[in-house]
Amino acid sequence: MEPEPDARIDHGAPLPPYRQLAGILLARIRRGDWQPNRAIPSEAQLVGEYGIARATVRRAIAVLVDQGALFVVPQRGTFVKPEGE
Amino acid sequence: MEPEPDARIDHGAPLPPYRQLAGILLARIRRGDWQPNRAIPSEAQLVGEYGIARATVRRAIAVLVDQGALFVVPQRGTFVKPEGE
DNA sequence: AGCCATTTGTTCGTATGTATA
DNA sequence: TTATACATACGAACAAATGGC
Repeated sequence: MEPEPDARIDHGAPLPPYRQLAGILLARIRRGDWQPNRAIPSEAQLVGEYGIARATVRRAIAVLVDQGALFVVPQRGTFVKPEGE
Repeated sequence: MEPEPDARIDHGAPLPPYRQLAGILLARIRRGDWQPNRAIPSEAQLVGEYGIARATVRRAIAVLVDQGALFVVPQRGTFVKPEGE
């Protein structure tokens, strides 16, 4: 069973939704919701959980990939990057 | 022999293709192109017949499953749901 | 048993158009 | 005008299960 989201996207907030989601996901990674080398929920699942568009989810993921927190394997999923790699 | 499609998808129409297809398929069901508990064409066949992407076909089917007009059996096919069930 | 074609399920990649702030 | 977001669509690849041979 996947842990439940602990925060929601606020479309009225100054921070755009994609940055909000990036922050939320990073917090969940650090909290250990998903272990290193394990997949986070699929883009479609995140769309459903946070009620935002897939393009927005992808953008948030791109931020975390840039930061080295996640890596994507095409047709497989998005995974938590092990530390120091 | 399968009945031939009677309508085509119009990508320029205001109604999106997946809704157009849902309407077309529903009309064909009601007309009796396929009997209750019988399979409609496979996703791949509908892709070929209507010239649209599989994801679009699946979305149209999802609409009709939601409406209770069809039911899906994984690895077997998509079937016309008998009335009053 | 093994092989193979069929079929639905899932996932990311990419593109377009529209709307809004 | 630009940035952001949403909706929709097509593409590609693979998984898993079924059924025939």
